[in-house]
Amino acid sequence: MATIHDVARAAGVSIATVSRALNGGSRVNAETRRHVLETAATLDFRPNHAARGLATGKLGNVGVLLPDVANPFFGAVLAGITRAAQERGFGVFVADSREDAGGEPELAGRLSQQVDGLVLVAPRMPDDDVLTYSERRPTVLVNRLVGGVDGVAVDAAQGMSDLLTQVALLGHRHVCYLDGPSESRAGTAKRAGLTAAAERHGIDLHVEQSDSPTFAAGRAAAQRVLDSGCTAAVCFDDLLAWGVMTRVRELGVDVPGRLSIAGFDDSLEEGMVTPGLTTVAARNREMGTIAAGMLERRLRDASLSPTTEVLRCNVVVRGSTGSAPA
Amino acid sequence: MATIHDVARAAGVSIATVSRALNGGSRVNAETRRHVLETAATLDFRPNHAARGLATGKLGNVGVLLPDVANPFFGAVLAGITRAAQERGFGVFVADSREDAGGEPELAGRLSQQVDGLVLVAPRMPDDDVLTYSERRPTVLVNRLVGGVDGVAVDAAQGMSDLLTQVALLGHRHVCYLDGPSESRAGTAKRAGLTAAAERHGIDLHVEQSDSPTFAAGRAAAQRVLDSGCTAAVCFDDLLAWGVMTRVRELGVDVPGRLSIAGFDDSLEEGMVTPGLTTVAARNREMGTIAAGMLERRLRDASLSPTTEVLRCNVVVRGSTGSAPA
DNA sequence: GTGAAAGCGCTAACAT
DNA sequence: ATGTTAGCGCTTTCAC
Repeated sequence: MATIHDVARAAGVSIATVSRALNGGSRVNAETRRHVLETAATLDFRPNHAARGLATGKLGNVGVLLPDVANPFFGAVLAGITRAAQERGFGVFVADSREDAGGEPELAGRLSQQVDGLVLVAPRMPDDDVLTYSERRPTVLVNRLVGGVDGVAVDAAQGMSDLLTQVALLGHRHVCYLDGPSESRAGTAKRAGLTAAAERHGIDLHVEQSDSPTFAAGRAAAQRVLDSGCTAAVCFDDLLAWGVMTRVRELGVDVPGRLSIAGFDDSLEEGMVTPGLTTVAARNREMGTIAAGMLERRLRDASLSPTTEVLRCNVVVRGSTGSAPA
Repeated sequence: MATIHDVARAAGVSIATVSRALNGGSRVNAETRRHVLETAATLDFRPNHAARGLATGKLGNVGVLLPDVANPFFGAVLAGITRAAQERGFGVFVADSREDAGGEPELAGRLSQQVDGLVLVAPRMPDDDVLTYSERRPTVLVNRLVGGVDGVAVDAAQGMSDLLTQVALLGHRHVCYLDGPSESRAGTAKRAGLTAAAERHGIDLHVEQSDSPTFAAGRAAAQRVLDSGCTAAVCFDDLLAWGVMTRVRELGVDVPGRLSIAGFDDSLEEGMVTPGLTTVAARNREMGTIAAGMLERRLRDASLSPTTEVLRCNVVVRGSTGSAPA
């Protein structure tokens, strides 16, 4: 692979001139510059990123730490980050903690060696660790907020609150909330939003726990939801709701006639399930895009005061919710 | 951030000794080494990856180029790669081409600056380009094979062939194949397997095109599938099959009574759709894992002759296929 | 077994 | 406008 020296020799100039021509182009004769660029092109020269990083202290890369790339939720966030970063000329490093918060410190440490900044999508990481990393490198948090650190999150409390308001308007008085993993920060916000709204509307909110936010877990919890005697079930996420809905219908329960069901995320396309699932649109990809933008701003100006963005999320009403049975 | 110099000073040795202690540990007094390691730990020293890369010519990173991180299919592949690479101590660089083959050269070029090897998940990239990149950097291909380049792929032809055999055993004589995007290499293999099996079993195979492998496209194509007069429909992937199934059932068509439907990938969990979708299990994550392993082997020994691995895939029979109507 | 010193490819003063 | 040179943090001969 050609180096800057090869180009310099071939073009008959010094490496400094090559460097200038390649970069801004300031303080170089236009003609010289043209010539250098041309030579570089014919030699198929590509600046060595590592070397440039060493010299400038800027790697031109951002790192993303997340629990599971294969999970569509995180996949969408990653897509948002990656595309936005690429457009701004940044490379993207990804580390997958396999949903194991214990491995995160190690991964984050290795990541930070190669990047200028970090995007943390780590719902289960302790706040202290978040602070530690954010001191080492410019950091932005996704779907969670910690004081003093840049972050973007969906307002899950507001989303759930609005959702429950909808449900209340339909006349439901006994609502079951099927929660996700208890350590998740998102779960806390969702519960808070629901509790507040339940109080406001005089709703009796019954909480059931599920160990993981999956379709299978939803199926498994369906009977418990029915047994609660509630007329509506709100679930931690769409997969869980999907599972509940599938199972209760198998049991001959009319949805929404006898049980209304709602989820969170809006990850199911129109028509994928019948009736369509009422849910809250979570804007994952957008969070990724915004996070990348925030990180870039911070990298350009470290003195910025911490920014935080909370995205409103909208309730999407479909056929799985209806009036409470008389 | 502590550098090797800081550690050397703190430990009272030279940077050379620190370097030796940190790496193999050969030619260092055991006691000295212990001491150095300890000081390094207390200083929270992390070797600068870029600097090490410059000095050794090895970056310790692999690059992954794929069309869309948010697509569950590629997400699974990426998860496989990432986890395997991480375990081997490699960092993972990802580039997302947004399903735009035109942008791939640029991305691949930038990628290759920072990585020791490349994993290409690029179904639409021309063979010539694949060869170009593979000459620049050790490369392994996922879900596609090009002569002389390492690669791992699912035997889509075999999978589809087995699937069609199943369908033939159920008595179907007129089968419609709903294809995916025409440029996809995977599509070619699938078609080949189907055509061969159709001939073997004396089946009349009718091909319909769909522009994208999505749920919505499946719905849109449903009417055409019905109009073909076939008693069974095999689809390019599960999403497409799901779309077709949903739509035809809305139209009052009995599945599998009047129309049997099958997909490819096995991306839907048991119970997610009713009836369960007959499909072919595609082993995406496994491809990723294998790809990472191949790449590491190649990086260790460039003289290896090109390796290729083709994974058999199994038909998963569920309720969406049944005997042909009399 | 350990240290001194020469780079790896590049940028950024500083000269000219 | 261009060339010279000193590093960036690390590995790796080569002496000692």
